[in-house]
Amino acid sequence: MSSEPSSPANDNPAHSQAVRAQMRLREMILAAELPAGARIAELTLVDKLGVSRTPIRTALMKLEQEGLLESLTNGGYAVRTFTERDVSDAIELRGTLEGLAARLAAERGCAPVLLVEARECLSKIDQLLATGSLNEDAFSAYVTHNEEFHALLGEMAGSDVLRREWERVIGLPFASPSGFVVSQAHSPQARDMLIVAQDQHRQVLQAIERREGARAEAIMREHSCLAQRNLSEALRNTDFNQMPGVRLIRRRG
Amino acid sequence: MSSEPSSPANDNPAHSQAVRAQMRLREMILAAELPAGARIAELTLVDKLGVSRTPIRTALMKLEQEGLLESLTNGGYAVRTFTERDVSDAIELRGTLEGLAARLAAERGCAPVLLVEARECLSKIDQLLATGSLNEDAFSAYVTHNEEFHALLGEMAGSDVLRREWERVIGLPFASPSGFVVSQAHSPQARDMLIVAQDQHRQVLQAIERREGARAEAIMREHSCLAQRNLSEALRNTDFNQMPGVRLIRRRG
DNA sequence: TTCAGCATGAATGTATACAATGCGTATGCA
DNA sequence: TGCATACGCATTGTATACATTCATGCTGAA
Repeated sequence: MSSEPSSPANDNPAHSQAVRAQMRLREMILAAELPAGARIAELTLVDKLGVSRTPIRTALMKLEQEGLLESLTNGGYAVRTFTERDVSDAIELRGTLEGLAARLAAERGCAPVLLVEARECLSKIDQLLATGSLNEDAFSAYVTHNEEFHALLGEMAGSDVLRREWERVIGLPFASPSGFVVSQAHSPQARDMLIVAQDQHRQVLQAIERREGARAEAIMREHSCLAQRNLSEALRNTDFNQMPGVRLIRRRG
Repeated sequence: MSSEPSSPANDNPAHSQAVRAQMRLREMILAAELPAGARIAELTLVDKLGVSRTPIRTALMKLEQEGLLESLTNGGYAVRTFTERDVSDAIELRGTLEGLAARLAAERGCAPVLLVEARECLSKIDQLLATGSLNEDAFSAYVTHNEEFHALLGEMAGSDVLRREWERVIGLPFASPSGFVVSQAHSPQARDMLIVAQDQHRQVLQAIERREGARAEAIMREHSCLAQRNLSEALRNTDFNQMPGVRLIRRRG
């Protein structure tokens, strides 16, 4: 949190070589430093990363599991590419899983402490939105709190199995709850969309408290449709390249 | 298919050492040969499997990804255990994903050839059920065709992202479409349950053809409730131990 | 000119030696 | 007797040498 460079803890000795290699590779992929679709040879990474093949192999396997790499039939990996439809499906999938989480939380009831935390989280977002226009820092804070709220939702269901899969799905950069929010940060309607999203946050929490499972589920599904709208907007935006990972999306037409 | 022992292609030279180790370990875990919750040391596996640590490490990582192992904080792995609730959640999750797949297939329309294949698959199941009582072979055939139908459903959605996650979820042995069917094979009501399941198969296919997305989704969700019933029945059954993997379920009371 | 076959290389798969870390135990001191 | 520290063992993390496989390109003959 103090003297770290832009990249988070890339050479933090607290992590193993394998983990550091994984983080550095992830960044290189998202920054299109490793071009989308290109085959990745282990030996070239030995030079680039300065570690031996063993931790690199570990990192490559983890990144395949994460979904950023695909394993080729005769060994080796390639940077995975996504169609616009793939991204849309991933968002739909996230919405479905979050809908399930919200419904389970409502049906089974969730720990009161989580509800308190969630309300506090939403209050912070309210404060950010109250200022009218949002600067860079405010948007960054919004993203943080937004992801925190979604994570709390995952905990409310109280299901490790569900949370595990949810975390896997949002591992894809554009499927994360705040995936396309940032790219829309400065458009005129940006704040209004956040207002709508925040209302959905409030309503899903209310539905969970009232044990209205079906309603909670429906809200989270609709909530993900906002991300769908942001997606199509972002892909048509000229400066969409700013977002990490968009280079992985094959655009046609 | 010819001279293989009971275990499928364990030492098939077509596979790499890592894959073979993964398959053998999976069997050992499901057979409770490696006790649930126990820590697994790499070196002990070197002796047991007769391969070096490298492919064993690969296999362990894959099995963690599969969900059969959990990684410990200070390195190493342990055989994962599941609560009854975990299993229930996994089934619920599968039902949700299959519901999503069915809805997408209905909304987007699916390739006619898949519908044909699905109908043929259901016809085969009909023939099996028509005989009245089912012997071992018939049950085995049922399981095969049942899984084939569910796999076709995944294809109908035409989403690689969705299929990928679905395959991951059914990787857990008890979350698979035929998870608890076998254990109920010889109970009096067994065939009746299969009749009900088959009717749901028919109806979801009809809903997809008619583009009735909401109905298709609802049917697949209800369909997974059959598995839920089989689960609670199986866990209370005396000979539940016959099923591979049930030893991983922590039972209380 | 074209096709077949072999050779050569580069890549991944495997084994193993070595490093480092963490835990348990035992011993010594208070 | 209790706690703390230090030592040793066990286990995982890393590096690297070797094996193997696949692809590419060349050469030869038809």
